[in-house]
Amino acid sequence: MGRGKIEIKRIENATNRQVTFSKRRGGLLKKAHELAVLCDAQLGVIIFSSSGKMFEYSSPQSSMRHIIDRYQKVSGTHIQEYDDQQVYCEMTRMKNENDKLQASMRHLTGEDLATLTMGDLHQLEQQLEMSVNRVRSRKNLLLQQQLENLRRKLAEHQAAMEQKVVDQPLLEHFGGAFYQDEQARNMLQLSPQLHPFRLQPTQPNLQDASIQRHGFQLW
Amino acid sequence: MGRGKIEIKRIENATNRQVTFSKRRGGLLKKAHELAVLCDAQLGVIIFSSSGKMFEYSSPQSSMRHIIDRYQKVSGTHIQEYDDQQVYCEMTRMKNENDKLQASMRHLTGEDLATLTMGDLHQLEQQLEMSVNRVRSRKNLLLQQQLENLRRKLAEHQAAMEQKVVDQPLLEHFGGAFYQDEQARNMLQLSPQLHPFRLQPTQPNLQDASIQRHGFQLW
DNA sequence: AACTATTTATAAGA
DNA sequence: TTCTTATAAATAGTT
Repeated sequence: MGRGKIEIKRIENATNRQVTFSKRRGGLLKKAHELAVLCDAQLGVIIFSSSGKMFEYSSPQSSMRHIIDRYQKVSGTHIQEYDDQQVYCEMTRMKNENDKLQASMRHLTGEDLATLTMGDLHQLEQQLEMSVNRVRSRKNLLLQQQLENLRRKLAEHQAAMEQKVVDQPLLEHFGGAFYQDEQARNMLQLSPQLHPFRLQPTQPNLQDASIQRHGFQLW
Repeated sequence: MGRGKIEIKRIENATNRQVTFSKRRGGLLKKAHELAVLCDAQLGVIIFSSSGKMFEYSSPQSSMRHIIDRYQKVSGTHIQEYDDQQVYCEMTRMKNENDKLQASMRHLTGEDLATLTMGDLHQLEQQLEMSVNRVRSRKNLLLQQQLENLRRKLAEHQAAMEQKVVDQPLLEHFGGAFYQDEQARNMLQLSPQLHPFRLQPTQPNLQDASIQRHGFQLW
């Protein structure tokens, strides 16, 4: 129910996921309330976001504790300590996965090559060459798009000049779009870009404390 | 959302109330599931109809017991809750870090460039070029070392031949070391290496289930 | 249970 | 984050 249909699977983009969580959490709690009131039902909803924040709803005239107690009576489950063993397993697994990712990353950044064999190095070189090629292709695509943009604007401008032979300043006609095309021109000359590069511009917390604590740094 | 708008208050007609309960219950549980999946949240829903029937939902990978238990720890009905909260925090932090690493990795392998700006691409290209250069340097170093090894062995051999003019088989004198130097010769001719490359030869389970589950794959 | 006219939720974009 | 808006989804009343 939005501008497009979405598949029900984990949203990979973290920002997007957070926004959707916020919206849908509100929707869910509202509907829970409506159900409770309209149908005189007793209900409780507990939500933990992936970042660990908790949200809850419990129907009027009943506390969450009430609902949980009733649940346990009906289902026969009694609260025990949740399985510490399981949690530690999961922790260990994640830590492991993390270590591996970081090691792979160091290889891709050429930081930790001492443990690799000649064969490993050979394949790594090929992978990196492929990556560079992909990046260059993407850059070219962007440049072409920006060029095309420029051409279209120029054509429009010329058409405008022919139609109304009016004394109108160029920049005013082009509006704000001109600046972007200036950028495109500069790109063509391969002037060194000074934008600070972040691997994930949409997730500005890449270099937060937790990562630095693990000694990981890309640049 | 229907033929007419309704006020959110108890539906007096019992039949009507039951029908609406049934419809909206389904809707609520569906939305609960979507929220859990889309946003990677942990959540539980408990519903008692006015006639006393119970319905429940709990997000994948977590039982209602876990959720209730966690709820009680957060809401402060337990004593040893503090440690467990910390554990959850740590888990969440790691999950996050993992997501970021995987995204960075996809950039370094050139798989997910659509979100990057021209400036990002430029810096990424430079990083990759630096990586390739490092890998090549390392390869060269290894080759030189192996060559040096070869030279030294040959010199030793000649010295041995001059000292004891004995009829001793060549291979026996060199022992197992010879095979290694054969490899070095092949390297010099840049024959294609067919060793299956692993980013972490010391941790052969790089591509284990836990990583594949996250949809991550390097090659 | 089905069917729809409407209302509501929300995805994407600003 | 908050607002807007086009669309998808839910559902109230009906058959």
